[in-house]
Amino acid sequence: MQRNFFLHVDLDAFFASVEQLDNPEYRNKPVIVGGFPGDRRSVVSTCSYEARRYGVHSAMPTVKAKKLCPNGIFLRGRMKRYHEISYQVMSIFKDFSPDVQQMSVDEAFIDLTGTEKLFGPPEETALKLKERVRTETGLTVSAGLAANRYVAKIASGISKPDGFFQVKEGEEEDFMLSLPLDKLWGAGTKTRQRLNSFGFFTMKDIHRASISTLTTLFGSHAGNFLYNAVRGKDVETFSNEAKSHSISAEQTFPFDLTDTYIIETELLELSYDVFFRLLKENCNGKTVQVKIRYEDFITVTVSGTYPRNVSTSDDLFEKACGLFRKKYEAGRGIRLLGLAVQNLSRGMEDSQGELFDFGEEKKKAVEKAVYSMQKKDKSLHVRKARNLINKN
DNA sequence: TCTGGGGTCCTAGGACCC
DNA sequence: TCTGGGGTCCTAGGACCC
Repeated sequence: MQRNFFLHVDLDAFFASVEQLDNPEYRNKPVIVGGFPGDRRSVVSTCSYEARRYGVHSAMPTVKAKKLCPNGIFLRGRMKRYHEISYQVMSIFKDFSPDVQQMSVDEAFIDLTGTEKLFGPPEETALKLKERVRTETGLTVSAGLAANRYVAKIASGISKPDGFFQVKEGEEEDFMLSLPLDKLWGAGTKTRQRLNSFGFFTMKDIHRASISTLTTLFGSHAGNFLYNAVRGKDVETFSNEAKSHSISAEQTFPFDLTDTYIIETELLELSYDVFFRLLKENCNGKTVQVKIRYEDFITVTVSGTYPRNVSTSDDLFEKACGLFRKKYEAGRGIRLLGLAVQNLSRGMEDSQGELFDFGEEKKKAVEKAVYSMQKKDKSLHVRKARNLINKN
C-alpha cells in the first residue's frame, strides 16, 4: 500500500520579497506593495515581514498602513516581474515531481507520492527544494508536508517564513486540534462569527459536534467541510479540477460616479479589457455579469445569458449597458463597476448563425488585428476616442 | 483605518420540462 | 380538477482565498 505525500509550497511575502531582491537598498526594511498612501481607496497587496512588525497586513487601506508605519517604503506592484519569477520557481518544482498543481502566482501543491526511489524521503526532498529555490532565485519559501493537500496547506502556513513542517500520517487529527480556530483554512471571518455565536470557539469545540449538528447549523456543504477539516481529512477543496471559468475586470473609482455618460464610458473601458482577454485566452462565453458597488458599499449584480457568444467588444459593451440600466438605481453614487463573462468555453469557433453575419465578422477581424498589434508592441494602446477623451 | 482586483464555489428560489 | 417529484438551467447574493 503506497503512502501519499503532498508538499504545499508558498513563497514568503512574495511581491515584497521580489522588490527587496531586485533593490538591495530595500532589504531589511518595511516594504509595502500596493497603492500609495496618497491614493484614495487603495489597499496593501503584500508587505515584508519588517512591515508586519508594525501591524501592517494585506488588504489594509494604505492610509492606515502609512499611519502604522510612517517610514514604510511604498511601491506599486510589478506584476510582470512577479510572474517571471513565479515561472522560474514553478519550473524548479517540476524537477521534483511531474504533478505540480499551481494554485496562484506564489503557491503550489507538489505530489511527492512515489518519488522516494528517485529523491529519497519526502522530508529530505522538501529541504532540497527549498535550498534550490534559495540558491537559484534568492527567495525563501515555506513548505508543509502531509498525507493530504488540506493538511499540507495548513502545515506550510504555520511554518512561515522560510520554514518546513511535516505532519506524519496518523497525526493529522491531533495536529488540527492543536491549532487555534483562525488556522482553519476555508472558514473566514463570517463563518468564525457564526461558529462563535453557536458556542464554538476552538477546533475541539467543533470536533465534539456531530455531523448532523454541523450540517443543520451550517448547511450540508459547510457542515461536512467543518466536520472533516478538524479531523485533518482531505476536504476536496484543492483536488477537484476547476470546471467553471470566468474572465472579469473591475474598477474602484477615487470618487463616486453618478453621471450616466461617465459611467457608460467606464463600462466601455471594462468591455475592452475583458474582451481582449477573452481573445488572448481564446475563450468564448454567453453569460455577462455587471457588478455595481454603491457608495455605501452595498454590492449588487445583474447577469444575462444570451443565445450567442459575446462576439466583439462593442457587443459586450451593449450587453453590459443593457444589464446596467436594468439594475442601476439612478442617482446613487457608484464606487465600483465590474464586468465579467462567465461559463467560458475554450476556442473561438463561431456558432452556426454567426457565419453569415458579415457586419460582426468585419468588426471581429478588426479587433483581432488590434489584438495582434498589441501583442507585438506592448506599449501600444488602442482605445476608442471616447475613452481617450475621458482619460486626459 | 473605511474597505483592491481577480477569481472559485455554494445556496436558494424560480422556470421549465418530463 | 388537482397535483408529485426529479432534473437542469438560470439568477442573485454571499463567503472565501491569494
